[in-house]
Amino acid sequence: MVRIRDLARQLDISIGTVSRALNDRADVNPATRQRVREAAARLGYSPNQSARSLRRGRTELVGMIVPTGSRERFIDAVFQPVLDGLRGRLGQEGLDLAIFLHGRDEELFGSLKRVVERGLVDALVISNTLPDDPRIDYLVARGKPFAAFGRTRSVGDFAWVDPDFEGAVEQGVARLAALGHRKIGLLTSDDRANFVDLIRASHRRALHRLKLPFDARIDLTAPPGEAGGVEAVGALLGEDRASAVLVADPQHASGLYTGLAARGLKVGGDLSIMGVLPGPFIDFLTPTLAAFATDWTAIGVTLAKALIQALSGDAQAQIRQIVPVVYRDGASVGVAP
Amino acid sequence: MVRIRDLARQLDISIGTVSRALNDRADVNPATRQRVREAAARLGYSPNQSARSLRRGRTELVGMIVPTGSRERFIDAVFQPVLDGLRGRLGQEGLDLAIFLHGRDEELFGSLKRVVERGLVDALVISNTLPDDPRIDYLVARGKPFAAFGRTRSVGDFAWVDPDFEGAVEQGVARLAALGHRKIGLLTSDDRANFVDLIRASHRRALHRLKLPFDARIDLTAPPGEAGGVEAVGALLGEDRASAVLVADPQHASGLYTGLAARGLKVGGDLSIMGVLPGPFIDFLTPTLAAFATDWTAIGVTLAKALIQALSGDAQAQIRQIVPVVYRDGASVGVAP
DNA sequence: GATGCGACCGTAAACGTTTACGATGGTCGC
DNA sequence: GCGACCATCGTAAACGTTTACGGTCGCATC
Repeated sequence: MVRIRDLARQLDISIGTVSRALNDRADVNPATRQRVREAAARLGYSPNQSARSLRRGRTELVGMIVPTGSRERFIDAVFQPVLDGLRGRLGQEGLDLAIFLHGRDEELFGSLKRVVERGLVDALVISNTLPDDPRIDYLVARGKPFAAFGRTRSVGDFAWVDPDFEGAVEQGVARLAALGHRKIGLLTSDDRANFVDLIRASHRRALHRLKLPFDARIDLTAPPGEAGGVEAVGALLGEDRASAVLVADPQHASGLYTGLAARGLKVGGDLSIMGVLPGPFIDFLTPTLAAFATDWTAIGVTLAKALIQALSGDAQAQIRQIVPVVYRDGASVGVAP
Repeated sequence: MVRIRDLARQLDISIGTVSRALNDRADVNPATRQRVREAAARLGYSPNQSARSLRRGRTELVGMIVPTGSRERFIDAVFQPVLDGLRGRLGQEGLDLAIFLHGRDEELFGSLKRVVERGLVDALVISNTLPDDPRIDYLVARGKPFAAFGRTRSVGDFAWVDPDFEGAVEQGVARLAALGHRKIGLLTSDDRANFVDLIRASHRRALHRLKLPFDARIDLTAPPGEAGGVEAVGALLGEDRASAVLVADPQHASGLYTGLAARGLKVGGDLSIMGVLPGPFIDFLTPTLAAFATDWTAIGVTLAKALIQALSGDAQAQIRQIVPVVYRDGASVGVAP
């Protein structure tokens, strides 16, 4: 490992000057700066991050803690482009994005506290926000800069970005109603996430506005994963059954497909299915799933902007953005039978 | 931020003792240790990672650099369980796993060098190994501990883990041959990755062993992604056409499905399709894709073990493991027409 | 009671940077 | 020829830990 001291000795110059030269500070001779740059490149020197962080009090690292596990696949669905947008924008600012994984066994909150307290990162992105999220309270109390991918009930003084779930649900219900559907169900996963609450409330509101019937039997909940979707078919096909259903979890849609097929029923005919959230594999469903899409990359970029703002101390104009969704038609919806 | 100094002052004790107490060193009074522990918990103290790393010369962090981008989806397919196994085993050793993303625009090698030279991590996992991989030469030359997910042509002195691609291809060819197929094609993506070479060589070898005809027209290559699969249908259905095809890229399989459907042909009837690598979304294909599976989590665990060995300086018994694959039948293969 | 020993703790150096501050030398204006 | 000023650089402190080393104290041993 080549240190700044080696570089200084090699050039017969003080380490202070070397440091200033490499950090583009003003009071250093252009010729010297050039020599230092060349020597650094030649010897393959880069400053030790630990030492630099210790001295400067910042790590130039933005952290994100994502759940993992063989079953959890959340990172595929939407995270990939979000992360890409985030990374790209942060990179422009000289910040790196580090992702820390945490297993289902450990508690998410503990991992987060550890990362924060050890000073591993300058700022954080949190996702899968809960209606009342202890992480947010903690970060706010500690004054640690962060941005949330998802809203919470308690709207504190922090930046967040979230897709327009309400708009998607309302538009979805309206579209289905226009096709003649009157019993429009909703299938959500029994997740504590905030967006599930949002979707359920929007569903109820949309039905009410269109004077469509609502009862608890069409506001369905199932465990996450494809199995949950299969299981939900029974409930959907009870008496006085729904003719259309909005699905929050993309994997549920797949389950519904198989569940219906097992009973010899037709997707888009016997039951219209519309996705609220897009997943990557919905492209592989036949018939194609009608669903809403949004610009995940832009969400990542916005999150990055919020973080940069927070890190520069610009707390006056917190970014709080609801990102629009657009409808993508598919053969999984049809006119009411 | 509460520092060790605050803790020492609070307890009226020297910082050296506090540090020893928290690091479970021998020469500290059990009663004192207890007091320190309690005070640390009460004040929410954890040692600053930068300072500790600087002093100790290690960061307790294992890094992995994965490509990202809106199109790249490699992280879904197999990475998730691998990462999970890796993280779990590393955690037992007190090591954290940090994932750094790098865009397609930047060069992977540069990102890696930056991470290594800045001393961000103690060890690395590299994946998507190329036949001749500059990263490996670099890491070996620098003496930086690492483990590779994937083999390379130049078998240097480093640990690696890789699924048994050869076994999968040979078994796949044999199974297809047993169903009466004589023209058994192969579709790979035009990727420079090492496993593509392995698969292509195995394919040729397996055909030769079974005295089945081989020519360049059934050793097909297409750009990655579903579109590549669609595109490949034309080549597969030329004169003297193949009746079965092995597919290395799971997304290609999906493309073949749609390509065949567009021509009114039947998967498993007109063309048998067998996957070499599993992808997460192959569950959503109909008919179900016959493919090989392997224990990705175990691969992650093995990688972790290799790293732990490397970090402890145990270089005598490098882990080099080919992980077996098992066949999962599916309706995408049938008897030869 | 001197000696030795072990348990426990304090002191201070070190890790590699950054940066405030002061020193040096040269140039310019008068 | 002298003071002022500027450009450039060196010096040294500081960031928060860990840890080698030595010191103190109490106790047992002779």
